[in-house]
Amino acid sequence: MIREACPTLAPQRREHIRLLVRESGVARVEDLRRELKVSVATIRRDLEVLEEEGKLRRVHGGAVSTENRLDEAVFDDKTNQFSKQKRAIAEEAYQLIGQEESLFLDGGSTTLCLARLLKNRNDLTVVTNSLRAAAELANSEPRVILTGGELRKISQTMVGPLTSAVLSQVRVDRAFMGTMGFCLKNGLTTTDPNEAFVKGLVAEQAVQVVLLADSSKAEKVSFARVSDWDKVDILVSDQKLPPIFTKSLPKRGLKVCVV
Amino acid sequence: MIREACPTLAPQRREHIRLLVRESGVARVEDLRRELKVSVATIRRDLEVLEEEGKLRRVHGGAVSTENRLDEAVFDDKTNQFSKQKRAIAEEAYQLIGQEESLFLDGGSTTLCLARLLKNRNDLTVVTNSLRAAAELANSEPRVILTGGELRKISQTMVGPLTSAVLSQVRVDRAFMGTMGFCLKNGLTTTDPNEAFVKGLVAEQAVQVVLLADSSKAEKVSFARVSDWDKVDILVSDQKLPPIFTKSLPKRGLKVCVV
DNA sequence: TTGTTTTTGATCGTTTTTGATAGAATTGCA
DNA sequence: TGCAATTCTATCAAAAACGATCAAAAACAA
Repeated sequence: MIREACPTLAPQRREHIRLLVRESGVARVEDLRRELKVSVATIRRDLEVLEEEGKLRRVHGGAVSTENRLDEAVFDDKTNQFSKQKRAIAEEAYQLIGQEESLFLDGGSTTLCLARLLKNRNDLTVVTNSLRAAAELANSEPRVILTGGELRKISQTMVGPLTSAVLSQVRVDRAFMGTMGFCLKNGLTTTDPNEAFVKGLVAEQAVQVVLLADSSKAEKVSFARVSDWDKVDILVSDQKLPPIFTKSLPKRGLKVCVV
Repeated sequence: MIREACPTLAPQRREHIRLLVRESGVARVEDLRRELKVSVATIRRDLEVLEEEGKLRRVHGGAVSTENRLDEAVFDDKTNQFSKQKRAIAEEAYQLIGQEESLFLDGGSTTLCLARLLKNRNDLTVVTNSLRAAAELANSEPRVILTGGELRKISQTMVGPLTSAVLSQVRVDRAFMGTMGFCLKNGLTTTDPNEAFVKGLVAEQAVQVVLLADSSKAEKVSFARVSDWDKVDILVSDQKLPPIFTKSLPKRGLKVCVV
């Protein structure tokens, strides 16, 4: 006989698992199997469902609770998706940073990758309008300055007149910017005008502007214009960047790095 | 046999290490190996991961803490410690809030409790200089405005001149404040002058100031003066509040709620 | 009943984690 | 400085855990 009668309904069993994980914070697959008297395959499937529902987080050997914890709960959506490319881009960008600099990080997952790389640098000042970047750096070495302003929930960034007011009070050596799309004709564009305005303001003020944008953003045009190419000094992208950019942009005075 | 069954999940073990390092400030690889009953190789790998996450810094022979822990203790601990009282206080404070109001929340675990209660209110505007409160509200209904400013790591709040600049641009109906200590003679005090300055500024500008402070703060005096009692309109505390406060403060025009 | 869908358990090849080992690097001490 | 002891990194192999797949059992519908 391959299958035994099932004593509990699946949703009931999953609820049981959820409670076990929440109570102790962790649960191992093997323990759950013994507790619930089902095969490990079933446990794994249940964990998969529960993770999909956000009830817990799977780890090798079992699962851990997701309740509480600010830093991990907030992230993990877009961040892991294209992380390889983005991380490579972030690492390349990191090389640009010198000693004792002041930096600006705007919102976006690539700049968030970069934030992670800055954690042990106690010589840097990081200005950001990204709540995620701030949370990432909240317990690390660099000095962190938040721009303030109204929180735009969808991007977890601060925008608006209050943001502008603070930005006018600071000066950064290097600004690392993301974008929703870029093309030769329209330059950098993004969905939200408020967001675009802040980005534009930073691009004006920073000594050097570094655009971090993987190739999926190439030739995309969005609603709100951020800035033209002449404000950008360096573009860091990946190898799939269309050749037209590597050819044209240097003629306009930009440096292009592909990783 | 090369490998034994793993009794604890990797993230659990790493959390254990993190706490050990944070408590004593340092930990040697050999000690951790004995405590956790795994090989030194595993300990080293864990330390590597934790360092990557910025939770600690590796040194020859072990690791040292990067998370600063002074008298203000680490936040998560505080959140759980007196959570019952604090939650009761927060719930009482919540009753004060009307429709369509603008509120200020400052740092501290009690105000964080209050933030949780506001999540489903789409008619409110919440101004805060607390990164944790902002993170708590980041994916919820209320409009959120961050003050900006330099991030004070230990309290996870924004302070300094940039914060003041933004605060001067907004007006709130009700400010909910925490404090490190309060007494009749010195009013409200806290450890950090920057923090105190921001609190004082808010207290000046808010239409109504509500102090959320459990009885453990009573008769405590800290270094930096926040404000005198005449700026405070309501004190919400618990039943263990010394009677002297319930007697004296109403004479000074304050309302005192004990829960 | 019969036919269909869903759920479960077993198997197998792959990935991840762990522990051991060896050579390089660092530290402490003379 | 030189030497010994300790600790680190890199690498490999064993064990455990994993995902994909398939077939049996159960639940369901007509």
